[in-house]
Amino acid sequence: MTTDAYLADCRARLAFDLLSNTWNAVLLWVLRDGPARPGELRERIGGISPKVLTETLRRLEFNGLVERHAFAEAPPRVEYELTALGRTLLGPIDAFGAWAFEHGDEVMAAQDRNSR
Amino acid sequence: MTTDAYLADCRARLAFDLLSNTWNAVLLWVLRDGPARPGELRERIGGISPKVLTETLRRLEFNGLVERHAFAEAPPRVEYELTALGRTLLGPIDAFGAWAFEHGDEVMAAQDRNSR
DNA sequence: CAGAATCCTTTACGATACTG
DNA sequence: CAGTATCGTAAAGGATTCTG
Repeated sequence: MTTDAYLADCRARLAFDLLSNTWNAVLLWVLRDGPARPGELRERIGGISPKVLTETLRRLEFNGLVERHAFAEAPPRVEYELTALGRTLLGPIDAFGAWAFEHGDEVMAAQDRNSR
Repeated sequence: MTTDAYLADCRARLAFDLLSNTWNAVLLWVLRDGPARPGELRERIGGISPKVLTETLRRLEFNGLVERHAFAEAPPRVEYELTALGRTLLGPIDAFGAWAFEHGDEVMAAQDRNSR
């Protein structure tokens, strides 16, 4: 597979787009252990506003990676869960996570070196 | 580019940040086959402006993923090359590319379904 | 509690022209 | 050819408030 062919394939562009924002991968990451409520997600992530959280979850839902479950209760309860398709993304995401665990300090060292 | 202690594992967050923009992953990808000149990169990618190309390469260099080699010639010649650290990122990127080939159509199907 | 509605700031990105 | 300088637009993200 040549570089050109890879880039020409719109599925590859699609894949890059899925990671090309701040929160998509993070959300998938924190949903890995099972369904969770928005408040819980906000707690786990920290620093994400309600608006952006909703936007991101809606985007993931639109792409078929996450499912939204609303329960008719009071107070309202909502849960988000990875779809089967979404779970298949955990593998590649783990690859990044493993890389970060192994090489993260090298990146930070480079940033440090280049800041002086 | 916040790598604060928001997430439990901040190195994972660092990895996500490295890919959370349009061109970082693409640039690393097109550099996988060896050193290349900016003009060549622009050709391979298509649709990236000179300004953004430079910005992205500088960012990758700052993070220690890419090295810049300038030759004292006329006309000027410059080559960019993955560092050893940068090459270690090709594995995870490949994992994601493979995922795209396997599941990309499912994502597009979901988008289609949710557009109606 | 979920999340919609506002308002605001930042920045990513693009187009173009210019310099060494 | 590499890279900078400007200008402009669009989108992302954040803070806050309000409502069912």
